[in-house]
Amino acid sequence: MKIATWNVNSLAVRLPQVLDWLAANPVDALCLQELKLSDDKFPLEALAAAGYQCAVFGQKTYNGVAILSRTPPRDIVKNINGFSDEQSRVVAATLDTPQGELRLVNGYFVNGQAPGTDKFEYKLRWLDGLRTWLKAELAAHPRLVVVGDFNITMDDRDTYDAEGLRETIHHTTEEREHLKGLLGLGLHDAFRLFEQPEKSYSWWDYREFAFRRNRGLRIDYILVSDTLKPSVKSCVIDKLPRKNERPSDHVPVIAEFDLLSKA
DNA sequence: ATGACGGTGTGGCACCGA
Repeated sequence: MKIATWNVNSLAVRLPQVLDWLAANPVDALCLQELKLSDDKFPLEALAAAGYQCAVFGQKTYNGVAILSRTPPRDIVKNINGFSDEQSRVVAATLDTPQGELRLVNGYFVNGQAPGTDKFEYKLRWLDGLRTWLKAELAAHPRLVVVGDFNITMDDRDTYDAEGLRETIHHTTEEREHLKGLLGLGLHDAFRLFEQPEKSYSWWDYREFAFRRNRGLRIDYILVSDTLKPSVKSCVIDKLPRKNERPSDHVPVIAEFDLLSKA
C-alpha cells in the first residue's frame, strides 16, 4: 500500500505531469493540494482512465484538494468538522484495503504570510480547529494518515537556513508548537521514522535557482497514527518532478505501508 | 531594503504563494 502527497500548484497546468508521475509511480492513493480549480473543471475522466477515483473539494483560483484512489473513497468529509472556513483546504476519506480500512485526511494548511498578520492568526485558529477535529477522527479511526502541505518546518533540519529564517513564517515557535500539538495526539512524521539524507526538502522557491542550490524547505508531510506506525516500511521524497518543464514548486512525498490484517 | 518566479483573473496589472 503506497500513499503519496503532492502540492501541484494548479492541476490545470500540472495534469500531464500528474498522469506521467502516476504511470511511473502507480501508488494506491495520491493526495493533491492547490488544485486552483472549481469542481466542474476537475479532470475526473482523465484520472478515471488512469485508474483513479477521486474525492474532490475544489475552489476557483486558490486552494482546492483531492484524494485520488484506486479503490472508491468513501465517507468523504470536506474541510474541518466544527471549524467554519470559506477556503477549500481539507478533504478526508476512508479507503478499503484487503487488510481493512484506513482513514486518510488531506490538507492544504494555511500559509500565514508573516507573524502578526491576520493571515497568521487565521493559520493558528485553523490549526486549533484541525487538532480538535483530528482528535475525534483518531478516536473513530485508529488507522489514520494525515498528509499534505503543512506550511510549517518541523525543526531546523527542515530548512536551508535555520539561523537566517528563525522566527519567520514557516519557522516560528508558535507554528512549530501547533504542529507538535498535532503530533501529540498520537501521530508520527513517517519521513523521520527512517534515516534520511541531510538537507532533504519538499519545496523550493521558483526564484534564484533555489532548486539547483538546494535552498528549500521540508513542509510536506505524511503523518501516521500510533496504530499504523509499525506498518510503515518507507517514506521518501521524489525530487524528480522538480526537474520537469514548468514544475510545481513542491514535489511528491511517498509512504509505503505493509498493513497488518485486522484480527 | 527590495525583488527575484509562477499561477490566476483579468486587464495592460494586482494578488498570492512560501
